[in-house]
Amino acid sequence: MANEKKINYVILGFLCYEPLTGYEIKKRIDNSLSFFWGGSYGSIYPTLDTLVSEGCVEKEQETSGRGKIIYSITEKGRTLLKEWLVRPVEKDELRYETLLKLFFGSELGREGILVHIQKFEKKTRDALMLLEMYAANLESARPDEEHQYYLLTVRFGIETYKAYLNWCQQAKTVLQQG
Amino acid sequence: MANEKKINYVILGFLCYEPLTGYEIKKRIDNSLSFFWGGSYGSIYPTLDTLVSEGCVEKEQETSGRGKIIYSITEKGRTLLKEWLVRPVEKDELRYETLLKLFFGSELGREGILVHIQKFEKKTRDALMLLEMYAANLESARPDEEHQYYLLTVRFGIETYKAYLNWCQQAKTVLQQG
DNA sequence: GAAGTCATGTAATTGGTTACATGATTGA
DNA sequence: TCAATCATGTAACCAATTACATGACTTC
Repeated sequence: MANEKKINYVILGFLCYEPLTGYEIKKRIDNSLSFFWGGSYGSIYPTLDTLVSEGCVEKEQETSGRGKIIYSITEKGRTLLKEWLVRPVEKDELRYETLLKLFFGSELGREGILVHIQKFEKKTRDALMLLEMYAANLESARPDEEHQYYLLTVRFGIETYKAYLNWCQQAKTVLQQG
Repeated sequence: MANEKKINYVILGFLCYEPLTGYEIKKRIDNSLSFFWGGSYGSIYPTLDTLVSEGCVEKEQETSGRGKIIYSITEKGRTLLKEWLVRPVEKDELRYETLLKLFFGSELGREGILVHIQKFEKKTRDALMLLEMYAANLESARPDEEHQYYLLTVRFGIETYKAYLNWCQQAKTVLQQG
């Protein structure tokens, strides 16, 4: 109960803005949620089926072209989403293998740990650059409500990644001076 | 393959320092890893069995008292741990439901989002205070290698949580001024 | 003697990924 | 024509949690 599946709400959330295919939903997730949430076809398509059977989503197949299946949200779906949105957050979870390896660092030694930190630093730097691009784009676009919330999540990522980089510097100094 | 189970290594990691019971391993996880890793009895006990049958860990039952089962690491176990430690990190993952709700904030509205942010802020502040206590303790203790790595993970948490709090301020300002 | 912690475990469930299979459309 | 992308799905697998069951020891 405490760990209700969330992919439902991700789907409903995106369908709130516009009708989409399963494929497009996956892209939306990858593009705008990926640094704090995920979702695979193996969870998206079956969930779309369930949502249809529950009357939260409607499907319509294009007669022309590729015959894409386009899903749109119903009133019931919208209500379900809102009910979830007002409920308190159940879990915010960080699972960093880098930290796990670092924690047991005395078994690996300085050199090895430094390698992990350098990779982490690079990964973070790349991710930060991407988010900064997103932020710039969102800021230059005409500000509407949707974008405002999107931008806030992006800023969260930016602040967090900057803190990571800052920490990387500290950690490298500590490890190098012994 | 990409997603090998990690609880093995968590257990081996703690057993590297000293022999422990399953119950104690759980406590170690809760006390020192909880902000970036988890583990339940339902995964610890069965994994201990497998590790024993693979010869990575040895069990010994106390004859006196409660008859606790004390596990200790073998050479094979130590080797396995080291092999994992040198391998590159596979996944660092952040899953923040708070950000998910925020992202779909236009469906909930400012007020509701502010509630989530305030709760997030409080939770973060509490966690930060705890980590700062840990850091103070670790710093005042005689510095050895193990503690150095432990301290680095704690500092990571501290930097990160400070960034979160900083972001909370920004976000509240943005939302309140409209 | 009651509450709390120490201590070990199992069964059921589950949310989710990975890998595979298939094929249409588009653009170089 | 060939590669890339668009597009939909399924089957197998899996790590892990939750909830439950049991009972001994300690401390007030």
